[in-house]
Amino acid sequence: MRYSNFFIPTLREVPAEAEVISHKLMLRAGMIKKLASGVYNYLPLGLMVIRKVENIVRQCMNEAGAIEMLMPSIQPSELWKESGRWDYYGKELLRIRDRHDRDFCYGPTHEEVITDVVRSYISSYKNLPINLYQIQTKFRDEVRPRFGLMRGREFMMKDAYSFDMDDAGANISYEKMYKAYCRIFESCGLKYKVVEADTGSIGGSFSHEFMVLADTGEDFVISCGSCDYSANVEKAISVNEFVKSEEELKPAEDVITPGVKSVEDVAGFLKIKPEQIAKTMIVRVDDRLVAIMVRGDHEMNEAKVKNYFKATTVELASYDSIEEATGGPAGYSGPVGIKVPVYADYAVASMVNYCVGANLKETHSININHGRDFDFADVDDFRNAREGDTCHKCGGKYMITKGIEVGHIFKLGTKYSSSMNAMFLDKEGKRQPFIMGCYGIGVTRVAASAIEQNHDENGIIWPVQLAPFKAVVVPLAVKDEEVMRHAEAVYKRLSDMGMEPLLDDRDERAGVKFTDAELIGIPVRITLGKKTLEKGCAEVTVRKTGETTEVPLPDCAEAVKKILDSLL
RNA sequence: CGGGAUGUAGCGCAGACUGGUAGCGUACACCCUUGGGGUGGGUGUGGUCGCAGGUUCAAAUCCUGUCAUCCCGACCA
Repeated sequence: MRYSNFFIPTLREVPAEAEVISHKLMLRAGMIKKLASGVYNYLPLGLMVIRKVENIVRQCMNEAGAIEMLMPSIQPSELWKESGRWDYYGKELLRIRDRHDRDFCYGPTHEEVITDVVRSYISSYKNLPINLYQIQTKFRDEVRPRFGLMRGREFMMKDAYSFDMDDAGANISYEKMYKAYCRIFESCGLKYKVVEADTGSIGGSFSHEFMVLADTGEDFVISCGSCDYSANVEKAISVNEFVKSEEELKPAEDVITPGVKSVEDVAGFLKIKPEQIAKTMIVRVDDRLVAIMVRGDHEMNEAKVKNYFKATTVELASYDSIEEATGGPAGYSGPVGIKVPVYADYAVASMVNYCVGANLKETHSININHGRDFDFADVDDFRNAREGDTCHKCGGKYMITKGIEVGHIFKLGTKYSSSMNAMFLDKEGKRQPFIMGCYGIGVTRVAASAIEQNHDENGIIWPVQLAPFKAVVVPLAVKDEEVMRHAEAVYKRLSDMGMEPLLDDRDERAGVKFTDAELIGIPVRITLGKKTLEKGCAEVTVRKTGETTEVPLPDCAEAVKKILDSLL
């Protein structure tokens, strides 16, 4: 590709809208342009990178036996009503209406559609298993889109769906995808980690997330320093590692705490540690209220609460509900004398003489003890795991790192096949629902996360596998015929060798060309200037290291190839 | 949805408090200059000041409403 025939509108200044590095660099490198909040144009360079990701995904999926198809982005409401998600999915589902007043949505995911396809055509175990996938544009009306392609509303996703006749088969399908995903992220040249995940509202029995490790990640990954356990914060198991103190029980008393609500404030006001306070949160679990207690310095984990109660929704109660449950205002809730059952995290169960809200305005109670002042309905794991916690598998210590969720695989079971009556006949001639799995990869997010993981102050440093061009040929004097003749020759050789070169034939100063080449992140640069040409050489510069070597012209292409291979 | 902020040329910003009909940098076009890290100089093009009302002789500026965007939080297959 010749730069002068292409379209890479690089920006010298960063548009004010960008916050994270991948967003800034994608805008500056002329890869994307925002059209609306969370909705982007993919400019030529951006599209090239997305295609690279797509192709890697496609190849690995095909190798794993999945079959590509394409489903519509617009879906009729009927299917969603069948699965029950039309009411359940919420505002994230962008609903639209056609001229006949029929309800549709812009697909955020395609479980319903694929289930409809499969139930129409597959009615025998003889046609199973099958795994169908697509690479499609999705739309999720996120509450707060941000970070460019990292959390857009419209984005590209590869989604695959497997259908099996029994549980054992479904596990094999899942395993195949697990392995395919590992190959995909390795092939993209990314550092990633697989973690156990909560299945969330998509339902199902087990699930793994594929996280690209980067400091700007929005998700926290818990992993053990001693064994191979890793999980996201929602899922990571916190063991009961607390020993109850032998301390003598003191008489309870109330303390006036004017304007003091948060744990931090209470701790400061009473001159105690947050660990001596127990937070009491009133939570709405489906349509009833319960109280959940966690230690002052811990965080309640809603996913764990949800799973404990086998509930479909869990949310913090409204102020009205809190008053109803406790008789006191929000911010001063405590476990003593309230109308709802009290569930405690393990850590709370080991506490003695602790501080809680008194269910009275501006009042806390100290030296409270369960068993004497109130009773737990039950004790379990209700909090987020933290760095330094004991690993439930091996007794090692948890570490916490940040990651970007780029892939998620679920074993769905029969959630959709049952609700949508997708059945086949088994060997005995009995009707059975398909056992399903679903497997997603955020294609556009992979591109963004590659930048988060690979950049420096001058711009992007593409992993070779994702680079839109693998090498850029930079003649410094395009008006000099001699220089251009050599540049063209090198360009052609690289091109013939399949190295997807870019020829910067613009009549620009050296600085401009160098800056742009670095910004858009081409792995190798071949510079041709008069001085080095006199020696019959070109300069070959590695983007990642900045290392430059003079190479005789005839050896140029080989040298580039060697460097590219070494970067893989 | 709660809190905070911003909307002025493609991009980055000033002007607003104190009303008088819009400016700087960059980008873009042309001329000269320079030619291995965004060269220097000059001449230009480009703006319904987000939108709609209102106050006023006069509104980018004051008032009301509205829309959009961003940040923090809540939420999130």
